[in-house]
Amino acid sequence: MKPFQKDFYIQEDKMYVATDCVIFGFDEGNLKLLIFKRRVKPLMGTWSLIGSFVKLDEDVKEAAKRVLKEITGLENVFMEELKTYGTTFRDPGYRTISIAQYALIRIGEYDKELVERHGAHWYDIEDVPDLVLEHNQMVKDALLRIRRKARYKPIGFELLPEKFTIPQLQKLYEAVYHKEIDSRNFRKKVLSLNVLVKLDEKDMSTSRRGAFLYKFDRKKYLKLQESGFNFEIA
Amino acid sequence: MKPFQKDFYIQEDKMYVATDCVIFGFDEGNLKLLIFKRRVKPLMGTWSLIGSFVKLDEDVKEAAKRVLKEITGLENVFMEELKTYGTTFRDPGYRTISIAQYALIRIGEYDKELVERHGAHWYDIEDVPDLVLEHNQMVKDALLRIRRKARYKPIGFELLPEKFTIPQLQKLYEAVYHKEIDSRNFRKKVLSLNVLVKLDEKDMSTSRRGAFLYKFDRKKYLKLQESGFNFEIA
DNA sequence: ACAAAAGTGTTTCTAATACACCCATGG
DNA sequence: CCATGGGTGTATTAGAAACACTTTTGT
Repeated sequence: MKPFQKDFYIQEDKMYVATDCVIFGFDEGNLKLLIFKRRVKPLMGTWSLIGSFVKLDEDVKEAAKRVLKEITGLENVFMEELKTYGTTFRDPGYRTISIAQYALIRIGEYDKELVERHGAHWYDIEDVPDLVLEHNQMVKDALLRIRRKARYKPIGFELLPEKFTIPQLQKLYEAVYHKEIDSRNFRKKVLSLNVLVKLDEKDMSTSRRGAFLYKFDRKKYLKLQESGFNFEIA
Repeated sequence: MKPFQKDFYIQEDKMYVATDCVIFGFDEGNLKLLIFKRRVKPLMGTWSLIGSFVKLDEDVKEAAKRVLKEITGLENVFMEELKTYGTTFRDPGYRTISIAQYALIRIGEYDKELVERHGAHWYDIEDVPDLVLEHNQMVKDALLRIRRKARYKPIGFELLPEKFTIPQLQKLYEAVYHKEIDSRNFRKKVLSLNVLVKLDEKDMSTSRRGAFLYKFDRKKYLKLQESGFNFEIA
């Protein structure tokens, strides 16, 4: 394949561009990270984020989504660029610039069989082992990013199932910010934003009484944004 | 030069990595952008951000600082990665991923002669012409970024001279957020943060009475950060 | 003496925080 | 009937926003 007729920049240096993905999940009150064993030389076999080289005729995000689907079976996942990591000799294999992404997935929905087959594992975020290159830094940076971002964008909902309870949502925020939140104030604030729809169903799995399920209403949220209102939780 | 002994990834695709810099300045109450005429084919001669290809043995930020110095004479400038722009066929010259940066410079300090010699110009931010590739998008994104960032980091001071007055600072925030701010509330808030040092000097250039000059105290700011306090202006 | 920008205080209102009890249910 | 997590209301406090006049000084 020859996507470009002519190379206008032939006197400049070419290098590899890769993308690595910090994949977050949320389960049983804990933030989790999906990592796997590196499949290419050098450093083959060490723990690593999921990543890939970017092909000449492929967008960076496309590449990231490709590997994410390959390993989890998931498509249409929330994913956003974090930043690039590409100091000169970071990668002993050759000059490679990695564009890190972070993704938020609903941990109940991924393809377990696929994940296992690729040697991938979910790790508690507090508990991540040493990763290849500066992937630990990427994780750290990604966590800071979602902490900041979750204050003004409703990204938390990307980690929960479609239907969730208020206590679940609270546990998520508690895990992200690593601190306890007063449940009365939390509920008050979340509901006052008016972006949740209460359903007639209850989740009976965590208490005898059951907790009402809610859905995030994207349309209401967009209206809220338009009106200049400031979305802010926790 | 041959910075790498061996290329482990030879079966993958190599491409160009560039960096473009959204350079902001602040003058006479207006946010300004430094742009210049593109010096390489294709699209030579069209308005463009200042940028460069990244060399094999050069960090991305290094490359950005190199061109910034080349054109403005400035070093030690505030610069931060914005995000990457690298869709497949965005650059007709060849597949190129650009890592956009934004820089904040003190507009009084750059080397005017150098800037002119490179055909660079300061444009009012409201008034930027059509730029090459998706550089207009980069400018837009950078502006959004500094708007968000200025709420919790003291980046505004990077755009002002070492010594500045409160009214000047206010005008800067007014330009960034494009709205008027009540001067009493602004002054109260800024001073309550306790990161400014009042000097014994006055700036007499804008009024008969003169306005006291202040300096931003980075040490006080760091202490503020440590104490978990939330820096927030405007 | 006046024009023009710098500087100063108080009141009002809104939103964050702190805090304790009742509810519903399955076992 | 009781243990467990779900759900509700109020008082206090802190900070944001609104608002108008006095000061200084070169001309």
